[in-house]
Amino acid sequence: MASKPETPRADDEGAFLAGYDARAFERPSVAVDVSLLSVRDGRLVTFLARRKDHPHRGRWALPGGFVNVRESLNAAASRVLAEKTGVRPTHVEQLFTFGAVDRDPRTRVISVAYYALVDVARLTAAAIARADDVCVADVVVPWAEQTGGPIEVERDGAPLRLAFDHAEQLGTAVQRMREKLGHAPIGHQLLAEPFTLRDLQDVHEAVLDRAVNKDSFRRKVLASGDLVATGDKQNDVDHRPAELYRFARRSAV
Amino acid sequence: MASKPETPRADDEGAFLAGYDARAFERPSVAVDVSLLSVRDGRLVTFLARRKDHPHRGRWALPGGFVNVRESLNAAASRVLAEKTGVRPTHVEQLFTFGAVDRDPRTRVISVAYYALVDVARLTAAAIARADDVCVADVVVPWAEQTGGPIEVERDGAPLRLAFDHAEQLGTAVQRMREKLGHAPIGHQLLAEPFTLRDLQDVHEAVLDRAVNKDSFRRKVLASGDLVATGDKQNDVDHRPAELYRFARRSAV
DNA sequence: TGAATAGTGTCTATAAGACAATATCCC
DNA sequence: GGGATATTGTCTTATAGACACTATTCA
Repeated sequence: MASKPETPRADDEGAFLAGYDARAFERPSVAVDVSLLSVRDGRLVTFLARRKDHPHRGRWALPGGFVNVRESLNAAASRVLAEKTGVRPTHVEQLFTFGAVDRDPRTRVISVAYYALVDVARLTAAAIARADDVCVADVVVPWAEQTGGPIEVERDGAPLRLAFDHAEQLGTAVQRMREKLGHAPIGHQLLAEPFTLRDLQDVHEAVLDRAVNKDSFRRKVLASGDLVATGDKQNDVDHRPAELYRFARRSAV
Repeated sequence: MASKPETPRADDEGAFLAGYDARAFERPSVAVDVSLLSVRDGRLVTFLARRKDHPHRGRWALPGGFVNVRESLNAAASRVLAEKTGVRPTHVEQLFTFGAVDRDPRTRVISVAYYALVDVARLTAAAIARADDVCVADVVVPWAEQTGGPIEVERDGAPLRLAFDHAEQLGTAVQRMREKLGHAPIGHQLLAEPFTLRDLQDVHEAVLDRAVNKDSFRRKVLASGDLVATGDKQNDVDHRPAELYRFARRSAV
């Protein structure tokens, strides 16, 4: 029990809490890091910022920051994302907590990894609005299906060095996305509405990094009830225009 | 590309780290809590200890403890489990991190939830060896399939009050187990070897809380290659004895 | 009209579930 | 032999994939 605080005894809980010394023990810092992902031109992309400070100065990092003592983890993730990217995605989800002792050379930092999904127009707009050493990098997944492991990032075909364990964090995010797409065939928040079934299929193929059967995909996604047809069709295409869809706002059943 | 320093900073990373003050910010405590689960008489069970100290004195809690600054999260989970239960399961896996601001009335405590699976003989032996206010409680899941949410625990049919957010943590553990069993039809470490296909099916039904198709289950599990027949058969049963199996030790491919 | 992609109908292969028939133990 | 459960084989049904065919737009 090396690290367990020795608790003062008191007869009732109120007195106990009044006498509790929250500063008695050395404790780690807790941070959140967010993998903000989208799909651009059939490829997964993510938002990165170049580090201006030590440690890992000059490397590329996920949007991240320390958790305030009076703020929940989810709130910290949303705050950090808003501060560093200006984007407020509808879906921000906790992934995994990285706690290797030496993952940050400054001091012990435990990082709660999150991922967030956004359509590519909002992602690129966010990056353009902050020209200051941020980029939307291509995600290169060096493993198939659900294997897992660190991923790599590139800009214009040139590899970028990631800071800390952010390659592992992005790998976990991609793995989670693939799991989710396998279960529920929906391109969670990666598409701007309205979209065609082909757009949705392209997103799935980009995330899964493999071809999906068109007929089966259409059947599944239409049968799922997750999409509603708008009645409108594409225009400005030089072929038969496709039906446009939106995600169904499902009432809480 | 090089950014302009806005504040004085050391030129090299070594000097920066030497001057870093790890105590500059108020920070949360970090704990691990482990849902140690097994199956007894067709029902999920978990190991609980009655709290002797405030807060939540008298309520039942998962084995848990604070993370040492020089120990990884996984190491903390294994250590806590060994200290509080004496059990060293082969599979201990991180689940989710609970970070509500008020989840612990003492101070801000962020808890990294783990789950561990063990066969019921080892679990009950561990509980008997520590008669001191520990128990193996029945897990009652008030939701179906993958719905999720807090679960309840009972001893001899009487409900037990859980401390902190441990009902939610156990709920997350059950949800994860159901996901895993759906993918890979294997009773991860919940059975002592050797076992029959019926034993394995009973474990699945206990975890999933629904009947599974016997024929289909046999086909899937035998085709998976995860089991090897021992060549032995049950004895001491008053019917045709079943083949005994072990889990295949798969070579790392 | 032709190029291109959207959308439909149907066949086949595979997996899951139902169920009957047989096997093997203890009593 | 009778009771009980294991194990095997076959049939039916649901689903995914393959593929041919029709539809609709613009150039």
